[in-house]
Amino acid sequence: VSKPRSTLSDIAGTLGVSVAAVSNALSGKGRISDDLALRIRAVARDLGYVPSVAGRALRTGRSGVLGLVLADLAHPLFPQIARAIEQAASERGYGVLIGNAGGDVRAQAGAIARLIERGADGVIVVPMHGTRVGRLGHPVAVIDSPSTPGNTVASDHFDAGRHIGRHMGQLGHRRLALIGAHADSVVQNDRIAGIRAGLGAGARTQVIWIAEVEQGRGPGAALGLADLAAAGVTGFMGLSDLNALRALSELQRAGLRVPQDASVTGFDDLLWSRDLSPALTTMRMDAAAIAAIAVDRLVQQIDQIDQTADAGALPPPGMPPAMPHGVAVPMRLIVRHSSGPAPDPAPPPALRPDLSQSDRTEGTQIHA
Amino acid sequence: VSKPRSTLSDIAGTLGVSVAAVSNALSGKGRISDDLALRIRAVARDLGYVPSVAGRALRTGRSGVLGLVLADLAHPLFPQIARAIEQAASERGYGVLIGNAGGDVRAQAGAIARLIERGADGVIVVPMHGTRVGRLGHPVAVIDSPSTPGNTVASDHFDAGRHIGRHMGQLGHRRLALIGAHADSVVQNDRIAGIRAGLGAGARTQVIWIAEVEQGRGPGAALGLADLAAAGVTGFMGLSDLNALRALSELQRAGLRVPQDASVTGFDDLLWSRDLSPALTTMRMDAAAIAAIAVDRLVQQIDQIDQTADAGALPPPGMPPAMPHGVAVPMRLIVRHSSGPAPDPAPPPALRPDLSQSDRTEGTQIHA
DNA sequence: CTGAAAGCGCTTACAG
DNA sequence: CTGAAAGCGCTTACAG
Repeated sequence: VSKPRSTLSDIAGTLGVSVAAVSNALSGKGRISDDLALRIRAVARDLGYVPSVAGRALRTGRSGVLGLVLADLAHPLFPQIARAIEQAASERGYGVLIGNAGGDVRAQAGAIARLIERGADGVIVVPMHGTRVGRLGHPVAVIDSPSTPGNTVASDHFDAGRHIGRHMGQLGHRRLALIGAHADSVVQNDRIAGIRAGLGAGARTQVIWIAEVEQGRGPGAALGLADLAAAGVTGFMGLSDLNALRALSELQRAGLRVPQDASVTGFDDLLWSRDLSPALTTMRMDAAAIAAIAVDRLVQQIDQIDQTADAGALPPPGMPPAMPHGVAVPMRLIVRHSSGPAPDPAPPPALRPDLSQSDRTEGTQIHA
Repeated sequence: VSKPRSTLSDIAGTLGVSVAAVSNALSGKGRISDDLALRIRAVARDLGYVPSVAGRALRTGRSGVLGLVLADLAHPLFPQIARAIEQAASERGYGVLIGNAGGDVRAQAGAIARLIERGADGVIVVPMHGTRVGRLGHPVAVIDSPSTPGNTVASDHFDAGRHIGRHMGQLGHRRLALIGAHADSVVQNDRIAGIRAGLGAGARTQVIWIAEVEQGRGPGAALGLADLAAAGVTGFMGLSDLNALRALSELQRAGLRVPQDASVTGFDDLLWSRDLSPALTTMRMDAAAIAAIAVDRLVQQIDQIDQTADAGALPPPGMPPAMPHGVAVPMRLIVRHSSGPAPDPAPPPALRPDLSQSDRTEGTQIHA
């Protein structure tokens, strides 16, 4: 059985002071003598005082809770993202309420609305497949979708592609297959463009979309990777670890040795990537940085609402309205055993363009 | 910019009635004429009225929010569980606040306490490795841990082991390796016992704990499965899909064909299990049933608190206190291509005990 | 520097 | 059947 929580007036009562004094002492806002503040805080500690979120929320109009909406809770990156968001939010004093759009793009708006109705001060959305998140009249931050102009945070997928592409190029691979899920994935197409830039001019790539193969030959159909290997392809680059897993599995099943006969790489560093044999070379997102940026922007929007409300809904004169732009956060290359030298390394081309400087950077670059 | 939400007194004002009448009409609790109730509800709809959770929470002492604490948000089953919990909770009018213990067993209690302080009416805990969740003085439900006597819901891991063991036995496997993570995992040991029961008397099994192999030979060390296959083992049963993936990968890397040379099975039906080549035979948890039971029990406890509070903290005379016992929910066998007939099927033993009736059932059995 | 008071939106006895 | 009132715990002008 739980003992009832103590309140401000409990503290005020034991000290014979007003609740206003207690509130001020605990929040450090109103003017109060150091002596009294100290005594109040001591009593609060003794009584195990915990502020009532309900009372505070009713009075301030803010719940101290952020919503987290995912198009599908079964998304493989969800654990990484949820953990980072929870961490970033709790560091800023916010709780995280989860919502699920059940994989349905149309249900996404409903999920956001439900969280707002539940009292969330703002919502972080991780949409799938570049769904747009329209203006909602509420603070929103979007993760990993380049579709919304403002308040978007994403991994820099082009840059990530370039890094792992360069890695494969340096290992000597000149003929490569890029294996992705859907041709309409913005993320995967960004990665493809980056990979090609990283490989440089001497390499030939071809793209295999699993959805298209399966549409023709049924779910679980072979992607024909062994044939490609026989025809001289030495690098198999999954556009996510899921796709890399499928490639690795199919190649090994066909009797090819990885990395001696062919190299395999992925993206995202999913939980099991290191458990594969050989362990998978991949790119890891900086979930902590992305979450911190998303939460900061959300909190900033929330605080701004209060200010504009105070200022009579008018923006300060002469000051342009906050127009945040998208942020791209670099991913990190994780080299593991699945990528080795190319079986038949071709000589490096005489002239290789230096791509170490960014040649396609939209928005701010964050460097770890 | 968001327009301010309408309140009960807005509705009362437009109709010229009292807020009490509006509250009663909307909740359907107090006596009110059908005519007035209808008019009130119509106005509420027109004004887009959404009750204020803060106001309600402050008045009732209940937030309408449940906490979900996971020992580690990176747990591979987290997506399945979180989705099911969110679904079950929202069907019952509750939101879900997430907490993370960061993989630290000691941080678990802290995470629970933080959610309670944030106002959660109760907490669902998914502990790792059979952590105990002590009495907290707050409603708690525990998922997938048999350690707490009451309010525990888990998959029936023994029963699940028996099912997949029987499957392998029927395919003709007589020598099998069971591959697990840690020797101290209650879940995995339950599965082992079930597998042995399902295989019957004619089979020989040996257990390989990955943690022990790696302690001796370093992380990512080979488990020596190819040697076992050469020595006559035909069935490789991972005690989770993660372990099965490792086994499959190692066997294929060594040149064995699955399922022609050896069969591989797992547990948990993780997201990518069907993407393996061959797709993985495994057992799937009934996350929806488990979540529904856990949430129902939690809500029951929450409601009980209110009742005992009303009744002066005394249990109704003559009625024993609610003493719930653990519930075991069956898992479902998913047969995919990775399990085939044994390479050299031994003749079935003359006498095989019928295990179709449960011989080890603690707690209630739920049948789908 | 400190106190008394109002009010956020709701629900629930209590009168009429 | 309906209304007036109290109060959940908090913060914030406003007086003193």
